[in-house]
Amino acid sequence: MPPLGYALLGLIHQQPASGYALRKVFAETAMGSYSSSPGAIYPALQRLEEQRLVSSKVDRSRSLRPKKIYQSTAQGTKLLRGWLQRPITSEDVKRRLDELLLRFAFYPMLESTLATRSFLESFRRQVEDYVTNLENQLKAFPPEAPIHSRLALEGGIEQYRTWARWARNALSQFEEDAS
Amino acid sequence: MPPLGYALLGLIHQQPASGYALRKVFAETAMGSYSSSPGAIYPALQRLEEQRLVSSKVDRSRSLRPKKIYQSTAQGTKLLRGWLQRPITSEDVKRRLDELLLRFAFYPMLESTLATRSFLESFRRQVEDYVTNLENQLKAFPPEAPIHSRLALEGGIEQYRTWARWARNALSQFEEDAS
DNA sequence: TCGCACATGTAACGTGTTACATGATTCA
DNA sequence: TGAATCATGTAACACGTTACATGTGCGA
Repeated sequence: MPPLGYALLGLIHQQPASGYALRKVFAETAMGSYSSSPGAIYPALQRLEEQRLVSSKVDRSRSLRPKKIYQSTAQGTKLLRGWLQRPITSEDVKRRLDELLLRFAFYPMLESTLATRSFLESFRRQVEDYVTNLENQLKAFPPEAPIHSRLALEGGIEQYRTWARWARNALSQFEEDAS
Repeated sequence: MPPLGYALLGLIHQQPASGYALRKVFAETAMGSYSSSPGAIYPALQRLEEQRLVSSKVDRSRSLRPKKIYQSTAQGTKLLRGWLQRPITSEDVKRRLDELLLRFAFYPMLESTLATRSFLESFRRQVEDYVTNLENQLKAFPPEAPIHSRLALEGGIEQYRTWARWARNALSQFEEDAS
């Protein structure tokens, strides 16, 4: 399943919705890293339905303009849970950070503070490892290298440091108040 | 041209290289957001060559193991320059930040501090606008919304703030020492 | 009645992914 | 001699992009 599939599945699980409503979410909110084009959304929804991960019913309550409302099935919910709890790999951190954040945003459905904490701890560890990796690359930079590449790399490092900080802060909000 | 094409073109312009060498760059450095798989690289290089953006010659210096070395053509260089100087759109900032940083890393070929400064100023402005946009989304969050979504959004905002800070800092390094 | 927002779709196309395939060179 | 690295490619497949297509409902 491509990321868009999970994004749709997650949103539909939160609340049944039409293709048009889902398009608006991608077009108007911070979830804009996923495509809102009809050529992406409608075929993706059809695939989800073929795989029985969602079901649809046509709504004609408002006049005869048909509107297909999707809701997630037991199978879809199960798949979503599995996706949320996948181990976080270094590849995820390197190339799919946005997908990790999408996963995190859907974590409430697991209703488990423990699961959230595991995610954030693993995320923080992987991000910190990658920061170390990038710092070594920076050290290995020849002094005559163009300053632009160096700056770009430094910017990347700052981003990951910011994510690590974010994870530590988020973690503190899910800490058990163990006395 | 897809981003991978520009990434290859930019690297080849910096220094003639073989497909294998380019794959290693993507596999081993912070440019890892681009695919290093042979099924992506080799067809992409063939396309660049068909379009006369690069030329290749076979190197047999080390034994008879053939090695195709690519170098950029005048046409390729021209296309690259055009790409580097494209106006930065809000869509770039929203969905293609990594491509913007790739562009910045190739800016030395323009040999113009002015061009670098324009890029960074435009970048900073667009990023700051987007931060404002995201902050408004955060304000519009209903209080009963799950804390996870809120945290994910806050993390995104922090990222963009970090980029704005980065741009301001980078800019200071390219400031004219006007007296 | 004009245009905009609502609402869903299809078709052609290009590209990345995954898996497969081949062979030379170097070093233990 | 066997494994790892160097080195280049192809084929099937799935997916997103872009452009096109169609029609309703509502407010100015």
